[in-house]
Amino acid sequence: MVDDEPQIVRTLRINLSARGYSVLTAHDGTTALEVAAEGKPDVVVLDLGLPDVDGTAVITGLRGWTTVPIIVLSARVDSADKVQALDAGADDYVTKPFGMDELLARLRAAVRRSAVVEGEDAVVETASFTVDLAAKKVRRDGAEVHLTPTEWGLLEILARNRGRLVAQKQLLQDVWGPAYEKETHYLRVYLAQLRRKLEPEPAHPRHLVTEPGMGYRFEP
Amino acid sequence: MVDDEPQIVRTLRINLSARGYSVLTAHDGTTALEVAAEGKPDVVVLDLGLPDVDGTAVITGLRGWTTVPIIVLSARVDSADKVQALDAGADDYVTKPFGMDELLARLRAAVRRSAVVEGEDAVVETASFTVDLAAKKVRRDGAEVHLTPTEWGLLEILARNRGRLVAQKQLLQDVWGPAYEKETHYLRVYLAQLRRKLEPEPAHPRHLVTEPGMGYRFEP
DNA sequence: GCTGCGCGTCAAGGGAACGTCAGGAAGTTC
DNA sequence: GAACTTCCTGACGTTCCCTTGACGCGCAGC
Repeated sequence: MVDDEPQIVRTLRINLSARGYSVLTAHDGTTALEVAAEGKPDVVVLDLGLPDVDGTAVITGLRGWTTVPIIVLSARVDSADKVQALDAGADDYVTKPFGMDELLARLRAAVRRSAVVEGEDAVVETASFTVDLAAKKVRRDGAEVHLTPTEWGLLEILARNRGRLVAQKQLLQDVWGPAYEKETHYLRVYLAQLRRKLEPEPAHPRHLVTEPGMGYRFEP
Repeated sequence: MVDDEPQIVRTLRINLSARGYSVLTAHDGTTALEVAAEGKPDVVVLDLGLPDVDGTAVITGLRGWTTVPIIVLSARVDSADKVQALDAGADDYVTKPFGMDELLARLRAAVRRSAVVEGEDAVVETASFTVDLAAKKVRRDGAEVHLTPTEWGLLEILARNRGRLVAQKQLLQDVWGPAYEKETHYLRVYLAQLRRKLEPEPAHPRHLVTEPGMGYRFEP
């Protein structure tokens, strides 16, 4: 929730919290980008009139690394503003003043849409183990396998991109953060641990495959 | 495009056609569902005020079998209508009268969103092998072919420019870097390797074609 | 015919990337 | 504060890939 007017932030926070959303707030564009990168929100509500940077710049900044739904709030009724924001990558545009129930409906629509994308096959199965993305659990031969947070983070990204090659850089950025994109040694250590826990023959991995020089691939 | 007012349908048809969209129209809810089932549109623009059935019923009917983006048009400004339509499964709600450029921007936003979901099968096929650009995978006779990073880099550029001639200089710059634009020997070595892995008769390439003195061409 | 040029093919060496093991630091739990 | 977990780091052996050179072929120009 990004807005520079405290009372709007407050009203929205109350309404959204009451409905079970957990809300992160920012009052300008710079902190908005930081908070978003930190908190990985499921949906962004963004006021265009921010004190520091232009609202569309925030949209562009977000779109650089995420496809999270962005709902723009704005007092400007000029359609050129709408076009600009939508083409920058916003998903929806609501003009102030707005009804709370309308905003909530648009929020539900935005979340529902992205849930379709993510919610496909929350359970990934292989010949020797299963990964339950929603429950964050891994089973092998019926028994549950315990993974550390880092191990799970790695496995989750690979499982969500099953079949596709995931670049080392992306794995490092998503699990450890942007500053660690060169620490490929971490990947080797943790991939070895995952293989030891999950693969029938850790020395000859069938599901957690290395593509030398490029990255790793999860083969179901 | 579903609307019972002929002039709106006409205006939209002209505007959309001029921008390269192909437009299917219906003037009531029943035919709308038929036309949609028949024509499998990429996005639906739906007026709520239809002569036969309620607009939300059309949304529900569509949502039974498709996740196609639905943009609702309506003269009703009452926010209860918006909430109802959005919760029924609509993706966006535009109030009449609306600016054409705004609607077009919302259309682009809707199409862009769904393109992200579908766009995961960027696959280039030839008679003897297939290249999956997104997964970075190459298959030949059903079996997966392993490529090294350099081989893949080369093939990717050629596949993305399939049918077009790609200059040696461009290949060398894109794969090896600007300093290597004279190392044409690299190209010969790696093209030979790709042909050996992918072509039925490596000595007589059909898909990875040399244009002597100029460059190479990927022929699907 | 001979020579130079561009292209294709093959193989080998060196270096980069990878897998593995183990130990220590930091934080958690009881 | 002891036991435990988790993460990071270093060392070493192995695997894989890029580069490079040598050679053959076809073609055009001298």
